[in-house]
Amino acid sequence: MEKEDEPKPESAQDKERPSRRAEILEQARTLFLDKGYAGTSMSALAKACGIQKASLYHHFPSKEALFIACVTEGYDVAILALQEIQDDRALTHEERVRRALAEIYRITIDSPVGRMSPLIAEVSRQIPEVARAFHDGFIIQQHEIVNAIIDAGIEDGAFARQDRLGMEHLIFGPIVTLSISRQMFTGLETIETLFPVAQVRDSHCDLILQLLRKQPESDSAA
Amino acid sequence: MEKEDEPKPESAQDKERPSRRAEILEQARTLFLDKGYAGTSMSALAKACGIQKASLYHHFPSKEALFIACVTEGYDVAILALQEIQDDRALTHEERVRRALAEIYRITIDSPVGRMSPLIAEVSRQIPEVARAFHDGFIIQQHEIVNAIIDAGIEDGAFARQDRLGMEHLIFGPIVTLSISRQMFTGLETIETLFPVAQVRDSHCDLILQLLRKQPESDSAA
DNA sequence: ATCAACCAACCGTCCGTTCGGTAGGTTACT
DNA sequence: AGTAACCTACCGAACGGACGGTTGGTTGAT
Repeated sequence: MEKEDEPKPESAQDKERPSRRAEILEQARTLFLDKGYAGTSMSALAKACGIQKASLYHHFPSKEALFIACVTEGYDVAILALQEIQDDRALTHEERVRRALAEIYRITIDSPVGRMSPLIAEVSRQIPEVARAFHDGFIIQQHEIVNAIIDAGIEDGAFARQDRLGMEHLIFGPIVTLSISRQMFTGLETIETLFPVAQVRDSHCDLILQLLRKQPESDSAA
Repeated sequence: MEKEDEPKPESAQDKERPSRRAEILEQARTLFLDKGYAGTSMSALAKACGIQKASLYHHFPSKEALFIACVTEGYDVAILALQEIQDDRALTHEERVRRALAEIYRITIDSPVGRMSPLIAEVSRQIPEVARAFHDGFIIQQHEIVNAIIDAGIEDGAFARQDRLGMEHLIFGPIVTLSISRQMFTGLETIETLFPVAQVRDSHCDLILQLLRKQPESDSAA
């Protein structure tokens, strides 16, 4: 069903080969996200790739190594769009916050990388390095960009200063939870009314901006 | 279907017993939360209980049934304390919100029930009924109580009206995400500085109350 | 005598992994 | 040009062990 848009596989065969290893990683990501680590067998992965199980061990020394490759690659591409929003000088501070939030919603809910939290939680005790890689390569990258965006607004006098830790959790918490909820309740037919992405995102954004906007000299002075 | 297949109303002696069945459920909850569903074997569970594997099948017909019992029991006790806070007429609206938030933090982070989200996400495709039970018995129970507490404040003129969907996610999102993050990053030695419960909780509470408080006639006049 | 509770042993299946081998292309030395 | 060696990519078959689940039998309190 997944068809590479390459009509001729032998065009410059040694330069651009998307084949096998990348294909294995892609299929593995799908399966791991769907069934979990222990629930995904090498046999099922081999079948999904259309090759023999033993062939997997030509590309990866073990199931654990394959999994680590799965969850430690691809973070940077998810971060790039966020950085572009951060660096876009044409935006107002409020608009930059809105764009950044929308991008984080997109990353967390639509991309495999964002949906990995339950998976990493599952294996974090067995393979602690994946938690470290996920945290350093993905979590703090996002947090730093959001903090920088807010700090720039504060320095320009557009935003009020709020507690940083609380704001981080107020921004990322609802997004992560919405993503996980949508995975938990995929079976429920009412999922789109219970957990509608666009509606939650817009409302979330409005409330965050309420907190960031400077209140018109109400009680800030003692 | 399994139900009361006990023709004798003899319920006098099974009131207070250490009850293997309860012990099995407790051990199973610990193992499932730690290793996931597929990662927990009936052998390992039997060993944790100090009994033979076959004995498990005396109490539960299958691994799946045992798991369902694990994740569909015990919600009500977690809800009770919340209801008491809701019904406590001696509290101010703000204080009631603070108490309720603190209780949700406690439930979600300290009790097994609250930490089940990744586990249920793992099996939601295989066993959809656990997702339904978790949602109906736990999620919406909490949401309804919180909404009722806020609505009471609005009716009394103590709180401003905010978008309900957004406020729900703003309240529960950070708590669920904090709980999952603390599970993901248990291995990291910096977890208490990265994800400190009390500090996040207090800051979260302050920000929520900022949104709920009526602003002093700034632009609320419609 | 009954019967819930428990146990030892086992079943067939699937697990992750390994081994030996095949096909085809590239290189290296005559 | 011939050919032997080597390399990557893959496959068929099998390994030992662990899996979920079953059986038949043994307790021990009632």
